[in-house]
Amino acid sequence: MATQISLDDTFAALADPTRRAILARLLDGEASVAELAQPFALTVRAISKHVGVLEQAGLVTRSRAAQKHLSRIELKPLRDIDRWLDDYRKLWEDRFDRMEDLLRRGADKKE
Amino acid sequence: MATQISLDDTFAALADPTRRAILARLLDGEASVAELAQPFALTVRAISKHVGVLEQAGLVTRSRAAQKHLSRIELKPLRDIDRWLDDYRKLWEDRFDRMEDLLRRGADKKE
DNA sequence: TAGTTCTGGAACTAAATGGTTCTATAATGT
DNA sequence: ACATTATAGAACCATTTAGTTCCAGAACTA
Repeated sequence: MATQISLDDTFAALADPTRRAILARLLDGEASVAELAQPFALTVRAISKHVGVLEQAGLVTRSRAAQKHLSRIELKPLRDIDRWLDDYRKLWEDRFDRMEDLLRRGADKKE
Repeated sequence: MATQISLDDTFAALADPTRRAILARLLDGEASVAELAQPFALTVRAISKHVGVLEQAGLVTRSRAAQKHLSRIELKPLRDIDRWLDDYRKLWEDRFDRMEDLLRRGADKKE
């Protein structure tokens, strides 16, 4: 029954670059907190808290295999955001907007 | 030149239900702060601040026509989120995941 | 049994957030 | 010139957030 996650929580969880990086890392498969912490200049505890936030937002589930609690990415909240975007997507899929998009892609090569 | 908006700011701006409601409202066209404030049990000033946050996140631009500063929705940051989702979308577009999706849609009739 | 590893709880801090009220300013209507 | 309307700035407050450090417990390893 998944306790119904709010868009509020999902968006808030994604508003942090560390958490987005963790999520990206989890695309490569499950990982322990220690493993997730490795690339960052942060305490393991800090990462543990970030994973906690992701878990609260339903973006991650954990299975404790021995003392290594493995984190796994969950897609449902992301699909919810995708669906939320639908109303706006309609607008930018207009022919007119598409031209603007092409122009901007050209101009935004940086980043 | 639009000062390059970060995903951080965009996600943070969208993490508030009031701000998402304002954005949805702006799908129907431009509006003044006073107009935007009307549906909410909040001070006009509070709404003004919310619009400020949306503006900072590049989701809204304003044109001051007389004393009515009209807010207008901007789609670019939303398209950026859409593109950010691409990596994850790949996963849930797998045949296997699609089955799970159908099951969940059935189970999530509530909300 | 004793030591090591992995993680979460508790307590703390600094900064950001969402809200308020009150005031100032700028443009419009009379 | 004066009152009205629409908005932003400033100051303030309570709550949340992201981080730290230190400690405790659970599970392997020897």
